[in-house]
Amino acid sequence: MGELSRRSGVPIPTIKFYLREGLLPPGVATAANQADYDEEHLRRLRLIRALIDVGGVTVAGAREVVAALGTHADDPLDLLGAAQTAVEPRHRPDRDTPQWRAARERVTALIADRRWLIHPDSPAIDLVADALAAADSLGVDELLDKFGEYADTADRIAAVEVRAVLDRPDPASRMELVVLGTVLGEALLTSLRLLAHQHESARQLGGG
Amino acid sequence: MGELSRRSGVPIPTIKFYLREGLLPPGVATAANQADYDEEHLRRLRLIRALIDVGGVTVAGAREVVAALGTHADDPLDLLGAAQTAVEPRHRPDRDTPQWRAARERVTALIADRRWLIHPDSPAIDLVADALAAADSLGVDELLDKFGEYADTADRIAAVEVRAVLDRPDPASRMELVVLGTVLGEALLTSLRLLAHQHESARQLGGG
DNA sequence: CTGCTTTAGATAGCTACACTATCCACTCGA
DNA sequence: TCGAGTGGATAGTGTAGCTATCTAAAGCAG
Repeated sequence: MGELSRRSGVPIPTIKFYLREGLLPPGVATAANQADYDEEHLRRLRLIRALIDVGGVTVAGAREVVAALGTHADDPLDLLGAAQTAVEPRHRPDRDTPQWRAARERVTALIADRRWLIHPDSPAIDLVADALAAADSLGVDELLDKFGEYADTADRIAAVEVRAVLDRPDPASRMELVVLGTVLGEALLTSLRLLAHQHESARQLGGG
Repeated sequence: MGELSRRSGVPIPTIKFYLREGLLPPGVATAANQADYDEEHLRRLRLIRALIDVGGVTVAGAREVVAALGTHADDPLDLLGAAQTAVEPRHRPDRDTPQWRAARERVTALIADRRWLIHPDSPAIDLVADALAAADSLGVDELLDKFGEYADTADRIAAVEVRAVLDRPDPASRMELVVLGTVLGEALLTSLRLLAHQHESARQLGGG
């Protein structure tokens, strides 16, 4: 365990915590107080830290993701659902208002317009509605006006990402890319968007 | 205060909490235990809830944003910095490793390649490095391979967003759009990306 | 004027989350 | 043989974001 801690940078008490929580499978016991951890444990531990630290996933969410990685060994869409559930935000607005329901209606209509193939119960629809409802309550018309631009942009990067997943030959590693693509891809895209805001502000203002 | 609570959907104890924390300016006192709250208070309260609930911003981050909205009444780039700081994730990985510093070097090189005008101390650079370092530690080469696609995508939507801000005639409302665009735009883009993953999975797999 | 409700302001408490610390009985390794 | 390390169990910590309670003072219907 000491080696696992040193190679991963994760403190021993935290590793014990992850073992207790069922995020990390136990090592192979060689004695009452001795166990072996292999490269798979190291990799799993790094995956957990990537999900939690970079992706902002909760411990409970990470547990579900690794559980899904183990069970849905061949169904990419189920795993995608698990990964998407895991990246959902912790705080959510009040959805029990007429305004929110109206926003959700608009989202489903806009999706239908674009002929996107989406499961009607997908939680991601609610997340879009959250953003539009908030924009609406503050009179920010731009988000709705530019909905098409946002959707085109999202579709563009999603197409690249799905293609990358399908290009992976090995099924097990393909499953892992579904998860990591969802989580790390989001982190990369949002942080690059912040940089692009700086660049575009400077460019469009014609300054330095 | 009762009316403010009813119209915003925020419980009275929470409003009191926001007042204590300095997120919401106090009402105009009409007596020792009486104060008036106007439409501006309602709007501010909705802004706070949008930041916290939809954008996942912390209470401390929201306080800084509203403070910046008050003080930098004319400098969009300062305000952009405040908004970007506010949307940063709460948990961050260990950045004190050679691997992370190498990832950060790669990010600055890639930015230079693209001739993006970025302040070299921008915290967003570190966020990109976080994602690339995590991808690297797990052997996910795709994120680095597709870096250009991510950057193009981010630039594309950022250009639209900056344009929308500059199109706003009134300076005060333009400042507000900087904040709301940063926060709500991120929520909209990431949730649409999740939907697009579903759509593209179905489309590229040729299924329903 | 009476009595019920509401209010501002202050203080204290709560729940969830993600660890972190301590203890114990081992056991490995020099 | 002995000190550092281990696995397992139990308990404690710190932060964040509220939530509850109390007090004195209005407000408002009858």
